[in-house]
Amino acid sequence: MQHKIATGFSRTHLSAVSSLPSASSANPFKHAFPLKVACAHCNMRNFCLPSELNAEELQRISSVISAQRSIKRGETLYRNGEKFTNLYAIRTGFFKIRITSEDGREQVTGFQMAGEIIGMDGIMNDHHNCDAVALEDADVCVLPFHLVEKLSRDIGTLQHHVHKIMSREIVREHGVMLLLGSMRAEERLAAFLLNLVERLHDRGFSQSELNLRMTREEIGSYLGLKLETVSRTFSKFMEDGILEVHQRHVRIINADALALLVNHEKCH
Amino acid sequence: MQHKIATGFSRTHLSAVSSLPSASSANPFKHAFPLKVACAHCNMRNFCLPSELNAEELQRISSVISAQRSIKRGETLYRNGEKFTNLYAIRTGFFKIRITSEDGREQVTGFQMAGEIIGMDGIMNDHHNCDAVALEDADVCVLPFHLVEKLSRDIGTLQHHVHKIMSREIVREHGVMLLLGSMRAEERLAAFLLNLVERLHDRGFSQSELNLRMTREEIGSYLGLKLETVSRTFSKFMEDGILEVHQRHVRIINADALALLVNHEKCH
DNA sequence: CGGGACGTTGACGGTCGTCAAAATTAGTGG
DNA sequence: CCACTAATTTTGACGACCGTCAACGTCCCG
Repeated sequence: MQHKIATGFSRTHLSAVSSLPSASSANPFKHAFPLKVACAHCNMRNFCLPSELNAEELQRISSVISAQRSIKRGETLYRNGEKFTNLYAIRTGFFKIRITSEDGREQVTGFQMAGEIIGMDGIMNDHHNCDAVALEDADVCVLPFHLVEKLSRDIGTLQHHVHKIMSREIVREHGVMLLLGSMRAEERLAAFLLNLVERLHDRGFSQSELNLRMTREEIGSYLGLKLETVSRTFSKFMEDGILEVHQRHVRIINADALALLVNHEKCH
Repeated sequence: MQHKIATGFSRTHLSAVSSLPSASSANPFKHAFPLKVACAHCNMRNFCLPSELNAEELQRISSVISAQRSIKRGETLYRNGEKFTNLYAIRTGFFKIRITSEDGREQVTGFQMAGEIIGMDGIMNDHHNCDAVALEDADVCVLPFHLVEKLSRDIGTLQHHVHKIMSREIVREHGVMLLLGSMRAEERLAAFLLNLVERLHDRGFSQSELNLRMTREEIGSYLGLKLETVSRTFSKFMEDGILEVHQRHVRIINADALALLVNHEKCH
């Protein structure tokens, strides 16, 4: 069986998952709600929304989406300090989420892809606490949070789903803390690659091949390593026959070896 | 002005914040809801609940609390793998939250004190993903989550508050990731102490003095350091005249120096 | 008083950061 | 389409920071 390989281009990315018309093409709700897309026909529906919704509920949730927004590579969807009003559901594209401390330290806290919800950091104090930067051209659904809350009061399934999404983010970050707090460079990179390839696989991409959308420096920031260490670790994995790496294209030759690195207690 | 110093004992801890009757004493709802405490009279109310509630809403929220639970030092409130049904509001005491990977790696993801809500990790898949271990005898309010969700659908203020609490946890973890990913040992310990003392200060304790409730090893796990490094860094801070440390008692002599460590770019 | 948990300190080594240079690629404008 | 510059990546040499191992000291509690 042939899987598409995640490329750097959202169009290709989408087409690998589905052949449904894209957001900008024929849209029955276009006139009533400019730029909007019906959730019922969205190929990312199973990632953003619970499965137990009936048609009417789906329609009501659809009506919450105020607009779609396109973000070009390198641009930000939101920035630290900006007023928080919306969550965003990524339809296509790839983001890095980063925080910056007053002294200029920078930390990538996550890489988010299609089907994932971002912006929840802003709920706490009505202002965003981090930046969301597009690493490739992206489209997002804009979800005004007060409408999400309003509808959640009517639809229990949606309410619980919102809670689940936030809980999932908390648990994800626990995992990153484990990585940053207790793993060595090779283990971190292995965990990173396995996580990335798993999420891509969920979206119909290959389990063994991927195109990184971020630089070595961004990977390093996420993993608490310097870019040189990331590069060296990639080279080491090539020598060991675990990976084939050509720039940002990575092919996983020996997934078991990667998994062993992550799961096996340091040998001593 | 004299602040109490956070001790290792919950009773003292409480009494420093308020002289209201404790949970186990006179309680008007005792017969209808055994072990329950009226939120309206709880000294942690301003930490757990939004301020804009009227008396009736307070009463309804109070009725959600199914029980109080006491946890002895060293015991767990919940464990990885257990079915999730409740959130917990800490009334007194001090917890560490830790995750354990399959290979036995352990990571403390947070230290939580009175007024804070824990257990949100379990919402994601109806099972807890981490352990909550009491570092001193503790009392918690048990909040059945399905009731919290039910009441949230009626009381918008409560709904938003729940979202805020989860968002705050996400943002807190972002900060820990920054710490683990980009700070050196001295900076990590400085950030840890300042954070701890700030939260204690919010609860009426001293800004400059505290009793640690955790071992050097637990601090190290949280900060991504080995216990020897934590110990050495404490000693270094003493030599530098920044701290006075006697076992778990810490007095901050030079808070500015600590803040500089955290905020100032590595000198180069 | 004695045992165990916890904390401190020293010596040493490994992992990863730092600095530097070169190679490769991407982006831009002619 | 090519030339040129900027950005990214790779690789090496070196050193700092922190982990490891070990010994000793301290506190607590029965």
